[in-house]
Amino acid sequence: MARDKKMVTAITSMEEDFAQWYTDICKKAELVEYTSVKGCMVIRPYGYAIWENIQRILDGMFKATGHENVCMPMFIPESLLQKEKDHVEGFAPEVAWVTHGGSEKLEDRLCVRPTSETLFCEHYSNIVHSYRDLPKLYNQWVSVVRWEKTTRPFLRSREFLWQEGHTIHATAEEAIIETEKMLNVYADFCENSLAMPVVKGKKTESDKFAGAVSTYAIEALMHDGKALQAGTSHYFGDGFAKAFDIEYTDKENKRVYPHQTSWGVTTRLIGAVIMTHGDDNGLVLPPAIAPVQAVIIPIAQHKEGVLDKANELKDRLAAAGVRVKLDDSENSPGWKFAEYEMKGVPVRVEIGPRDIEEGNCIIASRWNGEKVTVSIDELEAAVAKKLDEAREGMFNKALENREKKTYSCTNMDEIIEALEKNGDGFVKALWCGEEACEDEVKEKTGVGSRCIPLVQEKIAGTCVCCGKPAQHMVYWGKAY
RNA sequence: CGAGGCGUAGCUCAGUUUGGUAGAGUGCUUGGUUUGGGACCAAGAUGCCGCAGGUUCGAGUCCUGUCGCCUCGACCA
Repeated sequence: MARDKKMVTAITSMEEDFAQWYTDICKKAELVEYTSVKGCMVIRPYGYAIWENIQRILDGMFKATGHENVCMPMFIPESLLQKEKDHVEGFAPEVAWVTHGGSEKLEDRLCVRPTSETLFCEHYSNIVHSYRDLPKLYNQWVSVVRWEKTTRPFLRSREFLWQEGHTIHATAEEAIIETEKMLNVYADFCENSLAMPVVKGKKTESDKFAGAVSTYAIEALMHDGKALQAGTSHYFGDGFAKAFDIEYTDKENKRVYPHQTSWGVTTRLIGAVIMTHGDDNGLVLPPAIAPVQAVIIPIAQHKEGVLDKANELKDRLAAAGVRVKLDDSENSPGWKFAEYEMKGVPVRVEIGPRDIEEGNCIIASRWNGEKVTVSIDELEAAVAKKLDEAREGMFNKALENREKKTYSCTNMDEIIEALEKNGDGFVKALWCGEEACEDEVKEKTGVGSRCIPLVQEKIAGTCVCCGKPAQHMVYWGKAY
């Protein structure tokens, strides 16, 4: 039975103010707390548990594709950062510097890593000598610092947690395969574990990572119609190798440059989950990353046998591999319902005297609000079924929202009209490949190029802006 | 970094116009009654009024500066 009444007044509604709604969820679901340093937030236990689940699943996927974890230092000497021209130009505006060690001024000041390409390159130049040393498939889970001007929890903070994969290969072909493989790993993770549909694509020249030959990204559409880059994978060619003097001897005894990649996802994924699945009652978590997958709420818990039965249900679900919590606090059942809805717990199990007498319990699903009565005997199977349904239902709901907000357009007026009429969303339109047109589209319609999707569609034959023959179909949108 | 808004109890906010004993709701603590959608009664604790200067007999209130947060732009994972 779907609820038609809004039970929680504690957060701002999505329609009223989406940005405020987002901030409210971050605070009220106890994901983050602000600190005295702008853009640096405390990720609280509940928020961090989500990140740990993301980490665990992704790390397994990285290991399964042959990667090893390493850990680089957090400081980069300025002289090292300077070695690759595009790279330093891209990141210089947003790096934080360490200028003093104790009371002494540093000769070569140290940048707090905004990303670690340069450190990996320096390291590779020391350990890669022969084709037998290749490939190196490395990853690290660390935090990085980028001195952003505008900050928001998870979406853009000055320090954020991420993983950065850095690989080095004998050939360009091998590196390109790696770049695409990791993009697919990210897309699979988002769709299967986060229940979040993504568009896989390539960034335009102007939108590439600083120093990359090509940048791939997965783009997701949030509930308010704005696009969010959820992950990136870069192919570097041999540019970094040349800048950092990484050479190896190949089978023909020739000195050649290896080819590199890097790829990353961040705690921004948590922001993506909030804005993809959340509703006016709070967070809605996909079961795979939910710290608590099922919460048991005893009703009239002071009555004989209720808590014993609730504990029994908890033990059975835990034994079945469900992350389960029993809330036997003194709060009223209604308070608990609202609390765990705010926190996005996928499944709620209600157990009270009436149920015990009948041999039943009630299972409520967070994502669609449905309540069903099931026999206690079938508890494990019923909960497992509801968790499966949640992933699938959430994915389909998000996909439906994205399709509803995706507009195919053949000229500028159509773009403006579609956005005005239907609100923000993805615009699919053809592009000639000229940066001038890319800029003009953004200036005139407000949407920038998000990516050139790997799966191309024939919409028209000419550029949406200049009318010349088109090269690519592009997804455009307003970005977070 | 530009434009606007806001900083007072854990939270949401009133009080600032016109300077004169620091307020409400909610939450918290204790006791009791309740318990199938944010329960009720009673008693209690809680404040460098963002920070630093200044004006004044006296500043939450006026002046200057500064820091932070939110919104909208530009830049970005």
